Amino acid sequence: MLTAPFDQIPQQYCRHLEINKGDKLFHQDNPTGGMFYIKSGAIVLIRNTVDGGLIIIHRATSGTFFAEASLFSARYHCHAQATMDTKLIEFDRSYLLQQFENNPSFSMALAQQFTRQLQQARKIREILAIKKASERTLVAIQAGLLDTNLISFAATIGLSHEALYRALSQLVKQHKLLKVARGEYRLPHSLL
Amino acid sequence: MLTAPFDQIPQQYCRHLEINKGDKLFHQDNPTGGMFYIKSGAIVLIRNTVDGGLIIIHRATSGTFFAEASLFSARYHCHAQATMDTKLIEFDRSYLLQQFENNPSFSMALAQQFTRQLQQARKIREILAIKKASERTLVAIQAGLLDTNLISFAATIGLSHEALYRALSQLVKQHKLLKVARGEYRLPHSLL
DNA sequence: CGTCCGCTTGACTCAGATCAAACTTGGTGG
DNA sequence: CCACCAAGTTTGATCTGAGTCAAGCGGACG
Repeated sequence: MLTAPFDQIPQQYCRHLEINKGDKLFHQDNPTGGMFYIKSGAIVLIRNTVDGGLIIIHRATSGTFFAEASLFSARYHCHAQATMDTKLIEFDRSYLLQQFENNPSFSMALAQQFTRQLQQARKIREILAIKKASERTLVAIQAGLLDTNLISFAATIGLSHEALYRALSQLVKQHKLLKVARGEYRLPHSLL
Repeated sequence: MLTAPFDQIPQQYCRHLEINKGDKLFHQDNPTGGMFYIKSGAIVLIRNTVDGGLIIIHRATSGTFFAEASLFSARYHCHAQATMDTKLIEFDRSYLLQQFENNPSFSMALAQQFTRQLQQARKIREILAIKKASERTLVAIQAGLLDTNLISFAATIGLSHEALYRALSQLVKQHKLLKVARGEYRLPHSLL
């Protein structure tokens, strides 16, 4: 559910969209449109790296905003792709900017969103600095980053998927992780 | 220089501080105070990692704000330490929150600061995902992250300092980087 | 003049990337 | 209902490159 004050935005400033798994929402260098809110599903923000690979710089999940940079900059600085069927709302940029003028609680709520995302980004930076694959994996899971398939989780935490699988089975062997099913893991209660 | 609208904050809501190189400004889990602006010098935000090391999660330089989370959360989530003699201004939290109510251009400017920092954090996440030390080093330099001694630069980009030195000399050998002096490097014009 | 800190290079080790291959599952279409 | 295919999962073997330990150098500063 959209929380206040975002739930009070008039319909004419919102576009409700549905996109399918694998669809791109926008590309790097596209002119920016509005800011997005995810009703259900998930969107990854991706950038091309110099070494020809792809890096997931953010995974926006149900109940969160993304593309906040579009408020202030003219072009997207990454690609956005749905990792599952996704329903979202696009809020008009000009309307949002106007809200900054007139609606203090709106500004504050949005600013708070931004600081939260900033903290999350720094948390991930901290995780990426952990050298040992199994430790990095465990901390990342504790941080709630594992909510998708293992391959993109591996990309999120900067490991090859093989290294991730090995890290996972090692953690299971050390009883630091529970294997629920094929490709599904969960933290034991002692580590929750 | 402080830019509008921050230069108009009344003196009674600002504390002017001077701290020396190596001094800590605050510690992780300390109750949060105000938000800081750096007049001159530099502050690194540091967290302890699970593997016993330290990671620099942000380097705030002259002309920027930091500790933005303190606006909305009760405790600092990292340490802040001066890497050189530093002059800063601490803005009263309650005053800033009050500005959100009354001063739209202030809210917007601050929100824009936040989105910029967010983009920078994601840029660094992208850099940390680069596997090859020399490539990571080059991209980090291009991103303007090298403005301090090499040891803390190494910590910033998640390399051991030895690996960084080797990466640097390799880049120099490939003419992708110029060695100006002992421990001082610069991009060639072709890569600026 | 000695000490400390940052810089630099060498040798060795090992963890994770890479390549390769098998297997499991779910879905699609004949 | 079965054959087939694609995507994800898993394990094995090899190799590369970054971490680590160690040692020497240079400059700054008291």
